[in-house]
Amino acid sequence: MMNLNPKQQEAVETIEGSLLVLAGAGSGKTRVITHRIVHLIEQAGVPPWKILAVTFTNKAAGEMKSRVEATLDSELRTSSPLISTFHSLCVRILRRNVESLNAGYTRNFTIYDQDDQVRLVRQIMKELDIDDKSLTARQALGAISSAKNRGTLPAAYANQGEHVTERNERIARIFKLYEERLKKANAFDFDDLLIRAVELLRRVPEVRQYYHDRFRHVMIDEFQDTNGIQYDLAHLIAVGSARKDGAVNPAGFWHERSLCVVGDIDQSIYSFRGSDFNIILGFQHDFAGTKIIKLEQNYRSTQTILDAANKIIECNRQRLPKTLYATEELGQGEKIGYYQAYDAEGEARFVTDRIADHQRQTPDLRSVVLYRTNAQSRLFEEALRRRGIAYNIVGGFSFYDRAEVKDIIAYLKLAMNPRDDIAMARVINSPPRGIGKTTIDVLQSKQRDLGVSLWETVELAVANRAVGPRATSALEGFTHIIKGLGDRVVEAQPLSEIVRAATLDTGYVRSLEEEKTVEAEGRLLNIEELVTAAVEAEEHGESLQDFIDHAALVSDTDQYKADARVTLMTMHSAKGLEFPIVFIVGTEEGLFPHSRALASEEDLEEERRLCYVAITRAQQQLYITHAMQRRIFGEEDVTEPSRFLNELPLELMQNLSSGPSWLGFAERPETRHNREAAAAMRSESPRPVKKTSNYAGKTYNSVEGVREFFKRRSGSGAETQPSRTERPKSREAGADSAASGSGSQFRVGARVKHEKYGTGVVLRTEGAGEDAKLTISFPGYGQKKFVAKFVSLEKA
DNA sequence: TTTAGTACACTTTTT
DNA sequence: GTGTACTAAA
Repeated sequence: MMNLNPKQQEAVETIEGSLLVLAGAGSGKTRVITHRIVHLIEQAGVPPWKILAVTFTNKAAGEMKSRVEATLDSELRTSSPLISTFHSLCVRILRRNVESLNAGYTRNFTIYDQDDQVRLVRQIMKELDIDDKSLTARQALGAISSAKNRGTLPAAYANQGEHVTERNERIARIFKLYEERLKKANAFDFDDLLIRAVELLRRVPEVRQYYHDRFRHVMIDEFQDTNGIQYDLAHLIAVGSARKDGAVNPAGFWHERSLCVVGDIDQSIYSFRGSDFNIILGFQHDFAGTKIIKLEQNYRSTQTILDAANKIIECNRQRLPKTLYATEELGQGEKIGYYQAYDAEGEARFVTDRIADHQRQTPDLRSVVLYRTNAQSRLFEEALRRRGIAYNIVGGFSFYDRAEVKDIIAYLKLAMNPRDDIAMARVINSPPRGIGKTTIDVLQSKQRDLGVSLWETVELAVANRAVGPRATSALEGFTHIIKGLGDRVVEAQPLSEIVRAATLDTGYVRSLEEEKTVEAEGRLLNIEELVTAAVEAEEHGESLQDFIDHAALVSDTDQYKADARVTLMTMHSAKGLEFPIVFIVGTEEGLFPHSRALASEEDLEEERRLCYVAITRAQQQLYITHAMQRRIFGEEDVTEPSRFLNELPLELMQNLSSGPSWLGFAERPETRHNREAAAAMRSESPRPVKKTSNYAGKTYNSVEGVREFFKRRSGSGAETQPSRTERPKSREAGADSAASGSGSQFRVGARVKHEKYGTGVVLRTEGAGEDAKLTISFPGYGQKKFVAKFVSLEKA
C-alpha cells in the first residue's frame, strides 16, 4: 500500500473532535478509514471494541473489516472494532434491548423484507376492498415508507398537505392497518429497524448511555447517503443525546472521543430512499469546530476519465466546487470509446467483442458493464454466454429472493416467531397439503374477528372444529411440523440440523423430488445450497437468529466477487468499486437519465451524479454506448441519445461506431478524423490493443456474417435486419453496393432529409428497389415508415 | 383443491 | 420479454 498523502495523514491522525472528510471518487477514502481505525488502535491505544464504523452496504463493511484485519498487528487484535451497516447495527441494538421499549416486541422479532412487506400490504388492501389499478401495493408501500421516514403517523397521513385526497385517505387506512399488523406479528420492516432503534435510544437513557459510553470513536462512510433517521442514530450514539436537543459541546466533551464522517456530495445517489445530502452540508453547523478535510487527489483513473467526470458533474448546480486531480504516473490514458449501436443486441455484441478483445490482450484485466436498470442485464448475459465468457452478475434476483429459499426461511422464521403471519401465510400450503383457498379465507375472516395471530386462529379453529374434518387434519399436520421445528430451536440443536429439518420434515424436498421437472431440480439445488450456507454459518458460530437476519439483510451487491473478470451490475451497485475497464451502456434519454427522473431538476441532477459515479469507477479505459432502438416492455422503441453524451467533451472521445453516428461527429471538423480513426482501427489495428485481436476481421468475415447478409437480402423481417453497426459484415462480404436495391442513400444508417420532418436517420429497410419500405427516425417526430417510390428524400 | 393456461402489469435505483 | 394473478377445468 502506498503512503498516505498529507491530507489523508491528517484525517487519519485527527482522533478527537468532529471531522468531516470530503472525499472525491478514488481519493483513497476507504484507505483513510481503515488506517484511521488501525491508528486509533495501534498508536492511540484505543481498545478495538470502542470503535464503531458504519457503512451502507454489507459489502463495504466486509471490505473494511478484512482490510483492518490485514493491517492490524495481530497482537493487538484482542477484540474487534464493530464495522457494520446501519441496519445490522440496529438489529444488534434491538435484539439486545427491544424489550425495554415496552411496546410489545420480543427479542425474537422477525424482519420483513420488501417481499414480505408487499405481501402484507396486498393482504390488507384485499381486506379493505381497495382494488384498482390506480393504487398498487408497491405504490402504497412507497408512500408508507416515506411517511415513516418523515415521522408521519398513520393518523396524520390523510391530513397532510392542502387537502385530504381520496388517495391519501386510502393510503392512511392501509398505513394504519399495516403498522398494527407488523406489531402484532412481532415484526419490523427495514424502516422500523432504524426508527425503533432510534426510539429506543431516545426513550431509554440507560441503553443510550451504554452505547454512548462504549463507542468513543464513531465513523460513518458514504455520509452523503444518510437519511435523517440514520443521522439521529449516529447522533444519539456519538453525542449521547438527540439531535434536536441542541448542539452539545461542553468543554472536554471530545476528550478521547471523535465523530468522523466521510462523504462526497457528488456521489449522493440515494435520495429516492430518503437520503439527504443537506445533512452533510449542515454537519459543520451541527458540530461547531468541525475540522474539514478535502481529498481531491485521485489515485484511480487516467486524466481523460477524470476530465470527463469533472465536466459532467460541473453541469450540476447543487454541489460544492471540487475537482479531481489525476496522479502523474497514470497519465492521459486512452480516449473514451463511444459506440452507437443499432439496437440493444448490437450494443451487447459490441461490449462482448471488446471484452473478448481485452481478455485476449490481458487475461486478468477486470471489466464491468454498468447499466441503469437491472432489466438491461439480460442481453449482456446472453451475449457473454454465447461467447463463452464467464461473468458474474450482481443484483436482480439474489439467492435469498428465490421462492424456495424464502419458503424454507419462512419455516424457520415461523419456528422462531409463530406470530409471523406473513411467513405463515407463505408456507401454510407449500408444499400443497390440502389447505386451500376456502380454508384460508375462513381462517382469515375468523382471525379478523378474534384479533389474534393466524397461528392462534388455527389452533382455535382446530380445537373448535371450525373447519371441515379434512382441513382440520391438514392444519393439525401443519402445526405439528412447526412445533417440531420450534422444539429443535428450544433444544438448541445445531443450526444446520434445524435448517435441514425445515427442508425435510416439512415435506418440501419430497414434494420437489416428486415433481421430476427441470425446474424442481434447480430448486432442489438451491435448497442444497441453503443447507450448505447453514453449515458454513454454523462453523462461524452463527445462531439460527443470525442466519435468518442475514438472509433478510444481505443485499444484492453482496454477491459481488472482487476477482471476477467480468461483472454486470447497476450503476448504483457499483459505488465504491473500481475496474480497469468500464462500459456504461444504455445512455439514452428515458433510460439514463431515467424517465422517472426527467420531471424535476433535482432528480436529473441525481441522475447526473449517478453518471459521475459510473464514470469514476474506471481506472484505465471507459466505454460509453447507446442503442438507436430498444425494446421496452417488449415493444420496439426508437431512442434518443442521452443528454449526458452531450455534456462530454468530444475531444476526450473516439468514435468506435461503424457508420456515421450521432453525437455531432458528423457535423464537426474532427468527424472525418474520428471516423477514419475508427475505420483504421478496425482494419489496420493501429493500436496495440487491437494487434492480436481477430475481432475486426475474422469474426465479421465468418460464415455467419455472410449468412446474415443473405438473410437481410431476403428481407425476412426486422429481427434479422442487420444494423448499421453490423455493416462491416456486408462490407467484408464484398456486397456493400448491392446491399440495398433502393440505392445507396437509403442504406441503414444513412442520413436523409424529408421536406416535412427534416433530417433523419434510416433505421431499417425492408425489400428492395422502389418498393422498399424504409423506417426513418426523425428527431422530434419519431419513427416514420415510407415506401421508397412515394417519398422524396434527399441525402443529408 | 389443485393445476394448467391465459391475461396482465410491469421496470428505476436498495438496506 | 417475464413473472404473477386470476380463471376455468380436472
